[in-house]
Amino acid sequence: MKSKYTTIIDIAKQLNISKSTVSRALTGHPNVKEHTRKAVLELASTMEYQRNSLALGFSKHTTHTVGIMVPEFMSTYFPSVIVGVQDVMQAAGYNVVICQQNESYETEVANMKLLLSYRVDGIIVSHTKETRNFDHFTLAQRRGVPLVFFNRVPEELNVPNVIVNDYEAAFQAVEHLIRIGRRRIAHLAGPDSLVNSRLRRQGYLDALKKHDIPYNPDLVLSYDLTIEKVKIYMKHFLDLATPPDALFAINDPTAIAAMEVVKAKGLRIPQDIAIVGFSNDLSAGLVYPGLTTVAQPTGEIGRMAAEMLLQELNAKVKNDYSIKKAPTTQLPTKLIIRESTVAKKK
Amino acid sequence: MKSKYTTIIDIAKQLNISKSTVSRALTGHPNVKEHTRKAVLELASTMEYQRNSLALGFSKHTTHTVGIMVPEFMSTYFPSVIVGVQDVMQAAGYNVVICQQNESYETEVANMKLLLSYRVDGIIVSHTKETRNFDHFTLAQRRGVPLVFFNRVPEELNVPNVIVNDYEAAFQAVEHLIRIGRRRIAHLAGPDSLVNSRLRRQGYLDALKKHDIPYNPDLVLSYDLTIEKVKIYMKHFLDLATPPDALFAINDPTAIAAMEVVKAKGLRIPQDIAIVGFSNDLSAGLVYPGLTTVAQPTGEIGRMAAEMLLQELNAKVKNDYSIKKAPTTQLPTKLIIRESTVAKKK
DNA sequence: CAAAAAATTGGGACCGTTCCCATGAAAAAT
DNA sequence: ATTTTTCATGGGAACGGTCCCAATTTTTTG
Repeated sequence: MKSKYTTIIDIAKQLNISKSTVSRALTGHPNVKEHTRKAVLELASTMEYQRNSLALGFSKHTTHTVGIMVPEFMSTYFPSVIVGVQDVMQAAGYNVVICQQNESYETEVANMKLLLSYRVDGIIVSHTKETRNFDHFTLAQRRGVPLVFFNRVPEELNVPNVIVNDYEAAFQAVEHLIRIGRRRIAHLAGPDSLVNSRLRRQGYLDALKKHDIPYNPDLVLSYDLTIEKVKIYMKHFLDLATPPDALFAINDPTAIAAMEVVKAKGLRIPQDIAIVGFSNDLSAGLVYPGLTTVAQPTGEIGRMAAEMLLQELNAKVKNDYSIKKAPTTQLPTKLIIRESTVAKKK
Repeated sequence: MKSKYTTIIDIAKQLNISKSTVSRALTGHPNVKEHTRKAVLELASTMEYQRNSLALGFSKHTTHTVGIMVPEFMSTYFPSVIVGVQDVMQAAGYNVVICQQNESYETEVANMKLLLSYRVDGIIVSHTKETRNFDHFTLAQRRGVPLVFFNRVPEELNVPNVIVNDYEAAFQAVEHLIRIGRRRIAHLAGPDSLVNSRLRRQGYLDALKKHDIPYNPDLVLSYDLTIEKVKIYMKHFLDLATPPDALFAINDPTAIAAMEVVKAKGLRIPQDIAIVGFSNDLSAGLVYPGLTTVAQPTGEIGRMAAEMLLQELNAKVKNDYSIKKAPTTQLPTKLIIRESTVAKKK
């Protein structure tokens, strides 16, 4: 089957010169007569020549394309990280291909194979909540494809990554709840498979300890981030003999779903129960009452991850993280206080 | 530079057979001895063979990959369409590459060239609000790459598309406002470059006409969808000598931004001003008061667009839309009534 | 003006895969 | 046993670009 695309050979034939010369003219090689170059560029334009990146990447073993894999994109967190990545990567002359896992481990493996089969030069990753096996990541590394992780970084792997101080941020969030007088603070935690979920829980525990509040296991539940379940867990909390007077939720969608349950039960936020989320999703500022949450610099996370990937790509000598420690960038968070923890003064 | 990837030639050498046989074994060609096939598959697995899609697509002129181009993805509309597209496409054995334009025409053109240079088999598109020139789309068609549009469909092009009845949906939304007794209904419209924006405005106008409400030009403003501007326009509406008692906004982010302005001014929703949005963004149900809005079947839109693209890809004879009418699929909308138009009964 | 240097161009290998065609081997039919 | 058919394999072209090397032309230099 003959392709409808114009090739450099078509151009060469028309101008009665060799394809080598056409290639040189198009790529800006210095050794081409100005007159020849002009003729080539003109014809290429009228014939709507469109370089074949497949042929190019195939022959050069480099595609100037990077992938970004995110577990989901229904909250604003990952989309805005992606925008940051695109900013930096496009400025550096790279294309960015986005893959979305729907929180499925199988899709993650499939997407990784897809990106590798298209020979991307590097990949930025945040893994799914299901991911417990990391072979697909080490495979990429063995292939010489650098990875940079963000947000969800596997402890098992020594890889460059961009994170926030989840422990500290959680600690401060819970301390804020304690400062406004809450003592029975519940925590809807994420699955233990996620490092940041474990860190946030630890921050919660240590904040309690610092303020001499005994840890009450009844008030901590880990769940799998499928939002529908929040209803069950939240009802359970509210039906306790002495229900909590505050909730620290693993993320904003969880916090918002919890708010719905609280409001449906006729309780007041924050008077009866104060609520804190995590990540400052766009909707956190829109719900009623406004949700107190830990803001993450999402755009900056994306830009930093991209910068780190560029560093890997431009390294004259490939960094070998089996022998040296991989770099980490930690970015600051900020507690955004809204009405879900502090009643508005009228 | 030698690549780190295993090739079929490596496998062939190891097994002392020809690369043709290896290829046949890997692709499942019938004419391979069971014993040989087993040996090849085993070695391929231990050597972590990863087919080179670049070489394949390059040589076969088909990549089994489709692109999807969306103008932005900070609202939940486009992400959930994308999920629908991925569902269908992955089931059909296609890969999906996502491009995001940030509402920039230049990025759109660049992304189109990127997808074409990677020789995707087809593209699903919703264009940016800036797009007024459609050459990059006709270029794809000339190259034999089928396009399917959704949501934002250029009138100038005869292309397969998936839409909702924007006119009718807007008509019903405005009629709903009239039914609850509103007469001074303002409309924050989108830019005229978008067909659906024009259709929604027409629906607004015709609903007024049907109910003998004279059209008041002071109450209609077109804007460019940069959310910060809503503040200006909304203030303008509220400062009119006789301010509107209802607002029909082009989309949910606009409506929600408008609600902020109304609330900041101390007015009550819906008592002083009722508000309706469009698309049923996730946040529409979260804001206070809940936003009445027109729900679109986003997942289904994505799935239908994918189905239509598959139809194009599988057509034995390529459809030539310069001579015949392109198919349209119209999906139903549903007006979701929340507290922003009807006060909750206590 | 001849020789050397520089600029421009052409030729062809290479990248990894598929697929067509030819060849050889085994199985089936006479 | 010989011919025919089927099955299994190998060889090599093709895809579109880049790049190295050689050949040719132009320019510079002594």
